[in-house]
Amino acid sequence: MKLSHFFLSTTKEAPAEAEIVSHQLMMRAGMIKKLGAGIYTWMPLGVRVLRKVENIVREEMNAAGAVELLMPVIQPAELWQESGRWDKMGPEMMRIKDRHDRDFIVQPTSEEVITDIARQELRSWRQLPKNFYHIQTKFRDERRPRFGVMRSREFIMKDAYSFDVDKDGLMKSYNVMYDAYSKIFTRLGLEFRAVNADTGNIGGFASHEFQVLAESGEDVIAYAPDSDFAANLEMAEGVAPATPRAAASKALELVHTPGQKTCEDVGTFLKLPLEKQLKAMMYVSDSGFVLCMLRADHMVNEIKLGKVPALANYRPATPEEIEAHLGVEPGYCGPVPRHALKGNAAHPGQVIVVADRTAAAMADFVCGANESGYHVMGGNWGRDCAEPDVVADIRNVVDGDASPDGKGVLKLRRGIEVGHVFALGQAYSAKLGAKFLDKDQKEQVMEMGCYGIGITRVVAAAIEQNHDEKGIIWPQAMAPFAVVIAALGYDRSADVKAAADSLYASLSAAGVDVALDDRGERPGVMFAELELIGIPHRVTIGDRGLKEGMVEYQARRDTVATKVPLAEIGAFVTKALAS
RNA sequence: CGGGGCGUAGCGCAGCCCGGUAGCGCGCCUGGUUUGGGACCAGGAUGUCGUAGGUUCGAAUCCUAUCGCCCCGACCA
Repeated sequence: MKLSHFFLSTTKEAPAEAEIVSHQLMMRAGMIKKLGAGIYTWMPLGVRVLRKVENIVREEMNAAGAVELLMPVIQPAELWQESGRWDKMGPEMMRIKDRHDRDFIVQPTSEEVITDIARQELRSWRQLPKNFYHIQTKFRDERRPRFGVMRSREFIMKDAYSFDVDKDGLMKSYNVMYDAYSKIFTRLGLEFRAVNADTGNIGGFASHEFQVLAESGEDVIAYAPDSDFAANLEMAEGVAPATPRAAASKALELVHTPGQKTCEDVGTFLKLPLEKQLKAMMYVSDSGFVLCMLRADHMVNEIKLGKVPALANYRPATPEEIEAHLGVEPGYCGPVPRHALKGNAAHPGQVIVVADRTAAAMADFVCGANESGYHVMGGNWGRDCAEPDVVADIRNVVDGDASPDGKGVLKLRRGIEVGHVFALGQAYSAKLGAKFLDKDQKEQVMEMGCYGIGITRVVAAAIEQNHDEKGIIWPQAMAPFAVVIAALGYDRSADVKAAADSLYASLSAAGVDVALDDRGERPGVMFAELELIGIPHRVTIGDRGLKEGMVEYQARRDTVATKVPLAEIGAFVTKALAS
């Protein structure tokens, strides 16, 4: 591609609305243009990157035995009513009407349509397993689109759907997709982790998210550098401390802490670290009033809470409920009953005490005294209050926690979810009646899996992970051009033109994805633009070097250029591309 | 959908408080000089000040409504 025939439009400044670096750089590089909130035009430069990603995804999906088709963006409401999602989906799903006033949706995903195809086309066990996929535009009317194409309303997704005769088959299909995803993100040159994810409310029984590691990511993942353990924050188990609870060594003591309502306040006031304090969280669940105790520096995890039987259908307690059950305002709550201190009555109402594993292993702790303006010091489970009714993992893991697999400690990093594999089971196939006849001529419901990759998001995630102060640094596999020839003075030097044209012709003939910058721009402008748009390999040809028969090669990450004889540059570039 | 903020030239912004002929930088156009790190000189074009009402002799500026966009907030590729 000659850049004089291409279309580049870069800017020095990013629009004020672009918050994160990938959005800023994509706007500055002229890859995308905003048309509305969460709606973007992909400009020529951006489309080249998009196609590179798509092609790699397509190749690996095909290699994994999936079959490509293309389902419509606009889908009739009936199918979605049949699956129940017409009512379930809420305003995130875009609904439209045609001229006959019939209801349609703009697809946010395609389980319904593919299951409809499966129930019509797949009638026999002999046709299974099957995996269909497409790469298609999606629309999700996000509550808050942001970060450019990272979280846009319209986006491009590769979604695949597998159909199997039984759960064993499904897990085989699932693992094939898991492996294919690993290959895809490896080929794309991204640093990523496959993390165990919550299967949530859809039902399913296995789920992994593929997270590109980047500081700006919206997800937090926990992983063990010493093993292959990696999980979403809500799935990473907070294991019990390795050492058992220490014996009580201090007497229970009531301390006056007027106005010290937060753990931070109390810690400062008593000159004690947060690790010595218990904090209380009050909830009301189907079981009644629940007092949850955590070490003060830990954060409660709401998804884990919901999995504790005593907290079924929980909600935060109101100040009135707290007063009624503990006889004290929030800020001074704890598990130690008042009678242990002052001979008062025990908790007036039934209270279930749920302690986090770490909290349950603490001794000589500080906590609220259930008396306004007072805390206790030297509190001990079993001695000053009952042992917790329930000990459970209810907190977010933190950096340095022991890994649940027993191998080393956890580290936390932020990630961008670019892919998700999900063993669905029969959730859709049962509802829509996707059945087949098995070997014994019995009708069976198919086992489904679904597998998504956010193609447009991958592009943004790659930039988040690969950039510097000058601009984007594309992994070679997804660069808009693999190599660019920067011809200095192409418009006025016959020597430069001849050398550049010749190299361009030979690289093109060799199948290299090469761009020739023949625009005759001033060198400063040219270099700045080529670095901004992130071409990974650059050959600079100028009169100065040609006099000595030399040109220069510089990889995007190199700090200095390498002089290469003109006669050898073709081979040099080919070698650089291969390494 | 709650809370906060912003709409002025293609982009980044000033002007608004205190009504009185709409400005700056980048970009764009013309000519010239330049040409290995976003050039310089000279000249030039570009706005119904988001939209609709209202107040006023007069509104970018004050008032009302409305639309759009951005940021913070309970899991989405």
